[in-house]
Amino acid sequence: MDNIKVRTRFAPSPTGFMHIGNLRTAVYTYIIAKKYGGDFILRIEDTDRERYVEGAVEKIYETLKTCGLNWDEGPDVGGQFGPYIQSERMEIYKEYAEKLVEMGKAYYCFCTKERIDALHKAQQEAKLSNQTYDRHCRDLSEDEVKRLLEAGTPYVIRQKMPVDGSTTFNDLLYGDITVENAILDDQIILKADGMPTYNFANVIDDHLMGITHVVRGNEYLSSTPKYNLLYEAFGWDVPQYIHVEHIMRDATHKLSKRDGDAYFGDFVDKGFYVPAIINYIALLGWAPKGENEIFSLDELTEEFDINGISKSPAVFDAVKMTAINAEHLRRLPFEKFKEVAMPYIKQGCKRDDIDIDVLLRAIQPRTELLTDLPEKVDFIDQMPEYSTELYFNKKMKTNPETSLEALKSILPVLEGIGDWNEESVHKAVFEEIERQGVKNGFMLWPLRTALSGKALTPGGGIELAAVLGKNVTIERVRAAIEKLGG
RNA sequence: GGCCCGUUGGUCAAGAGGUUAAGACGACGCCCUUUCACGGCGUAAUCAUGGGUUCGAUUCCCGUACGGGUCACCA
Repeated sequence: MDNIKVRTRFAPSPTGFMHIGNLRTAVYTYIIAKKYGGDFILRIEDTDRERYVEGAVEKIYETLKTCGLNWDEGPDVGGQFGPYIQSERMEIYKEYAEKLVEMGKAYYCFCTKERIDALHKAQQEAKLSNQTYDRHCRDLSEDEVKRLLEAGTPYVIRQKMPVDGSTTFNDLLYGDITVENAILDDQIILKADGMPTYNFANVIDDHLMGITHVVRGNEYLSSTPKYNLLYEAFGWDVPQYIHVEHIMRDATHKLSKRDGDAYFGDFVDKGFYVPAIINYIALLGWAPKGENEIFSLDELTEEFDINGISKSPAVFDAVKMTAINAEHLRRLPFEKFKEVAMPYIKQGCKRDDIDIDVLLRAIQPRTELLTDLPEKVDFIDQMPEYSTELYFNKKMKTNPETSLEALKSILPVLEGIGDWNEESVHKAVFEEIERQGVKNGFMLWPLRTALSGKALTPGGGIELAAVLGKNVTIERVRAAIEKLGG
């Protein structure tokens, strides 16, 4: 990272929605580039026609954008190493695959799929420890290859693995990892349909695009030696690898789509605020140096340290994520919270003659999920049915009888307030509390109940009165007095 | 099964030979309070296991157990 510019890439396949584990990889990838003043590249790996999902590419763009993971080069913004969509780079892969054949590091294989399937089946039945391709075509004569090619026989190109020795690669987190070459399969690099396999296209593109740091899921750890052999065959520099562990549902299962909370969109739907989602998933598998855990993407970039990435899988915890979400919401500047919360508040409250700012201020510290909002404010439009049991409060020493008394005494006070706002209501009510020599709660518990009909409300009696306005407040206090038999 | 990787409280985790083994979420308790919440204070709870190495191992080495990954014309 000293002199060369860091270049990282996020290379998703357009096969559906954005998995949260995938998104976390994108976050780390983005952060590592930005942390060192480098570039973050987006590349679409669509070499699998079978699994291609219509609209998935757009979904990738959309998700990355809403998360603030802006790419410096990519399919839509361009860049000097394009195209950034693999299906548009077909000739490149073919050319390099053939070059590898010429160099004697790869070979044409004419085995039919049926033969390979039968081979695998036999190997499985024989319980062979090493179930790799039997290298049937590895030593075909040049003439034979030429003849089959000219006859138009379908073929794939396979990488020629060394038969002995070992290969060592370095991962920034795991250190050196060595494997015996004997266990390495002569993997296919160019498929019969002319498309490159992931492993091959990846190496070619990462090299051609000048990628310096490859950040990817742990599932690639085992195939990394093959990558390195490819780089070596071409005489290219190997990038720095950073393999990150999976996010788990529990100790033994990965987070999967069956859990209903594996995709980015699931969390947005559940009322999570996007920066909080990013914050939480970044914390799953990475720990900051200090004690603060609440970060924006920029702060995360500032704080990030590759060495802090965990080597063991992390179990996803929705409870903690919710706490992080609540904290993000609480820390939002008032205007920003208003912007974020209003759509949800409007779902539960259509009324527009209320003091919305008082409501927002009261509700902001009490909001864990944005989707909690509609239910929290639904009493504003209409008083819910409620039981007079709500007037009982042990600590405040209130009950329906004392509440009736309290409400009767406060009604004329409320009626006498001219300029209705939080401050004036507060002043008037507290003057009455003082005059009567009662506890605050003696008066305020009943008022809050009379105005909301709920056990849990966004704010106390004074705040609710301020939010609802004079007319509604008085109307509701009168209705409560009546309900209590007054 | 072969190979690779991992294992600190319920969860995320710090710690890198000598620590009272951080912190956060959660739980529980107390305080504050105009309910709930917020905020404040506090309590309980962790080094998978057996052997080494060492004056001393959570920390280093080996084995075991457990878990994960991988062995595709998927990425």
